[in-house]
Amino acid sequence: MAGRSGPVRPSLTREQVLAAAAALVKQHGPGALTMRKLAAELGTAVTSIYWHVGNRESLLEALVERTVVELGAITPRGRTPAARVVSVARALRRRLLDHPHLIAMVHERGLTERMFQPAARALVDEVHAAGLRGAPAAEAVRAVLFQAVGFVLVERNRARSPVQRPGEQELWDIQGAGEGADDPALARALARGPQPDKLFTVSVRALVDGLLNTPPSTPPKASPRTSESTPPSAPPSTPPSAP
Amino acid sequence: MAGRSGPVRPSLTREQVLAAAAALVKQHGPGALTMRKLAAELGTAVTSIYWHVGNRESLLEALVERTVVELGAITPRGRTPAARVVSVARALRRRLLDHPHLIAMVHERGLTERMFQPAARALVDEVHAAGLRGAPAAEAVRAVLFQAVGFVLVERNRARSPVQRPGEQELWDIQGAGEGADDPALARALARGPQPDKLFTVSVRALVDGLLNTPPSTPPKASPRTSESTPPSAPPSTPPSAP
DNA sequence: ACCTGAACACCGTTCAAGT
DNA sequence: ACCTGAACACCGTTCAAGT
Repeated sequence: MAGRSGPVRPSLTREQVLAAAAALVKQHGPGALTMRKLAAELGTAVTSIYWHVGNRESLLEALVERTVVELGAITPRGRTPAARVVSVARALRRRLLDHPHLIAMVHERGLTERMFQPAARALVDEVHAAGLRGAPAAEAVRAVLFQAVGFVLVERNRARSPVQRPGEQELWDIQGAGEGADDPALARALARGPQPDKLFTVSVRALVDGLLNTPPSTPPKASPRTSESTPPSAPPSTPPSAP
Repeated sequence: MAGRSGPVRPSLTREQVLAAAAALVKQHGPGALTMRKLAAELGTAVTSIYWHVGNRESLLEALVERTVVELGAITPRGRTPAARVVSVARALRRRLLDHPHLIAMVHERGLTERMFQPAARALVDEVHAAGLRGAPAAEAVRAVLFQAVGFVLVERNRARSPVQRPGEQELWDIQGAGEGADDPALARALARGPQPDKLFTVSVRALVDGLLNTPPSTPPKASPRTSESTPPSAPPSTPPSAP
């Protein structure tokens, strides 16, 4: 009936397979993606899927790759380089938290570095603006990346199993009764569990301060010059491209 | 022959099962631990194992718990509180790196917090010595813990897949050719890949400096009360036991 | 109290065969 | 070029039955 003059509907597309798989993963995590369920969902034989995507692992890889691309670039916000670095870290965290399964999948496949890319580009500019160059600059960039991604990994992990085993409560009560008993406010704060948003911001801020204020083994005073292009520790070669 | 007057050898012990399982995991990771292989290794029927340990998941849980306990306490080293905090972080990282599979297993089971415990206890003392109290102190402790564990997670992940997908090399070459082209040393450093040991130390040091020097939004001079036990940034309370 | 084999309900993947 | 069912080699787990 409906126009049979050509291969109008190729029946099953690689696109369709990816879409259906993405839906399954989004709902119940990658563990729930089984080739047989996927086939059922699509109304085809299991083996058809293999023709389109090779096998389960490359299917998952394709999904990860696609999602990573979707995350897109990161544009820093704020006035000082330090503030802008912090904003990049926070944006990165936001993106990762928005795709709860993605981070585990990327992690399991060793693609963490791949996911760094957009943020890394942004960070390079900022540490430059802060006056760092060369290897120390690279170190600062990586320190922030490791910090942000590592934090989210720990954070996500915590969220995954809300019931802590020995009961965080008790653990810190015991602690409170021991040598550190003179600081009940601390014991309470630890027992309450972390406030990830705040903790993240505080951590990154502290790290960035430490990194930018201390060009390894040189005086900490960053000079207040702040012409628009290259303020503090007077980088030698900030030449060409226009502001 | 050898004394048969009692249940000398109960044939199969929970201990034996755990030991054999631990061996399998140690060699090829938790993925390699299959109930059937384990049974073969032990020379028993698969179902006997179930009698002793319940099922695969609780078997793994027991393994994790046991290993976490083995890790033991952490004793800070160094003169200033900052240095001692850094030493705790480094000790924690060492332990985690020594049990490469453990960290993934703990992570997957949401027991990260559990693993924090020994290091956390040590850190509480140190931030106290640095003059922090209450909630900010708790925040500092957690910031360091998240930093250390997160770092190792990222680091381990990287080690697991030495071949990076888009080729870190190329990625940073392109970057080098773009806007950041004026800093070839940085491009080279990034393309070379991180030196985890150094990066970790630098990161933690920066974080700790940032945390201990800046009690969030209050004048940096700590020690309002602190009676005899806590002057600001001198290590005061090196407590009871011998020097 | 401890061990067993058989059986169930799942997997991912391959292959020869269809159109 | 695309789809198919049958089959293989694995899983974890349960159960009724042995001693």
